[in-house]
Amino acid sequence: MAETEPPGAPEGSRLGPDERRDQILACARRLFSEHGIDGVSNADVARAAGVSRALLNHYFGSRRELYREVVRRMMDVPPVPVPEYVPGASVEDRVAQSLDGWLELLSRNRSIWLDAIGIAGCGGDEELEAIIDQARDRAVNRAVEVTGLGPVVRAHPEIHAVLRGFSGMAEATTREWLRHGRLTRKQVHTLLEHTLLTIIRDVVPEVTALGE
Amino acid sequence: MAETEPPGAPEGSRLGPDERRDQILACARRLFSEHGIDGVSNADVARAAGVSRALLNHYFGSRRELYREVVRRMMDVPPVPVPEYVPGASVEDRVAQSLDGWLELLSRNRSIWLDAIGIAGCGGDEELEAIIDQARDRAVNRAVEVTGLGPVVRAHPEIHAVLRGFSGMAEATTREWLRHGRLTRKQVHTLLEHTLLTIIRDVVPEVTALGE
DNA sequence: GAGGACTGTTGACGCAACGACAGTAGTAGT
DNA sequence: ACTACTACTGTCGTTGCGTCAACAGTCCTC
Repeated sequence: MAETEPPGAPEGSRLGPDERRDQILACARRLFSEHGIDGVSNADVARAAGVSRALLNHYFGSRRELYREVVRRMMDVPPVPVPEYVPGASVEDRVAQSLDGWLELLSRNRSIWLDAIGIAGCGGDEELEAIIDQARDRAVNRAVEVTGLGPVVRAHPEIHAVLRGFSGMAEATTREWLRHGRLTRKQVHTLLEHTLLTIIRDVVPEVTALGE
Repeated sequence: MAETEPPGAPEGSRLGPDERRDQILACARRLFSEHGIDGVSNADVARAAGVSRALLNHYFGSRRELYREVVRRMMDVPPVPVPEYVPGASVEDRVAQSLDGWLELLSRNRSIWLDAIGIAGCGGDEELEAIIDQARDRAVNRAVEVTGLGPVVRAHPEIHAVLRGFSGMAEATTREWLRHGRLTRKQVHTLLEHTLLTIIRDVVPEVTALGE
């Protein structure tokens, strides 16, 4: 990274703390997802933001903390796939519908999603892992509500772990779809739908029985 | 990392290239899985191996290449869960049995496996990702043979992608089991078995039909 | 409008770590 | 014993991170 940077940001002015933070984070995020965490130095981020390198440390303390903050923000974006609970609907309908909504959301925010699950793993940081885990948990909790598994999960926390396993499949599958193009959206839907229904119908009773 | 290292290796002697390589890789791997990639410097590895820092560059060229090599070796270890194809057995039996063998293998090599799927993601490296992808593919191919999906997969490559999705679930689930202890082995077995059978029975026909 | 407090911002220093290269020392062949 | 070979090291230059004292806008007060 030594490219001469066109001043991607309206530089020069003296900004308030929040705006400066946001602007730096935006630049950092762009660069990180373009070149990967190790392909970008603090100097690169600073240059892109039209700011001195020291300011990054002023705002974020350390490089790792800057990175964590980028990931944190990235994990916050998904604006919830609209649970939209319809009382009369069958489990099948609810699953199919919310899956569809989720896939729609992903295809719209393709690059954000790919960045999120791509960048996520890199780090080997305890705290970073916690951030990602929390985000995953939020996603799982959403799925729990949509599928009406709420009471079961509260009584049997193992089910939460089972669903985290499912989310591992969801991530891997959408990567195949959006990143490598080795699956179509319809195929992803089919796989996830069948799997999730099997989990609800067959796995949950058996696993909770085992947990006794 | 600045701990005074007890000479973990029989240092002093002049070794042949292969032995030295192996020894360095062993030390690197140990340190990497103990402290994470970023928690270990080349100097640390060199010290642990009783060798000068420059020798690492001599053997591996760069730090990244050393890391890649560590991961590469790590991915090679799993000594194949013994497919052991029994002609008369039903799909259910074969799946259950090979899953069991696989879980047994994992529980035996708990730390190796956790290192592998833990270290794997960290890096953001193009070539590194290829290494991991290849390893995953080998695992998937093994599963394909065991379950007798060989012909289908050769005719419909999408199924390969579907199974990569499944392997995403397998990784996430075993992490819940071995790392966090939030699932028991039996529960993991149940989840993966049901899911894999559903994939074979319901998903494969539908996905191949979609692919036409 | 002048002076002072506050804080966003920077330049420069110290330090750690990586990669390269020339040079040293141990080993095998004759 | 001499030579060719190569495993191995000392050291240099570069890059990159974090800190600190100083600079410069902005707001408040008189």
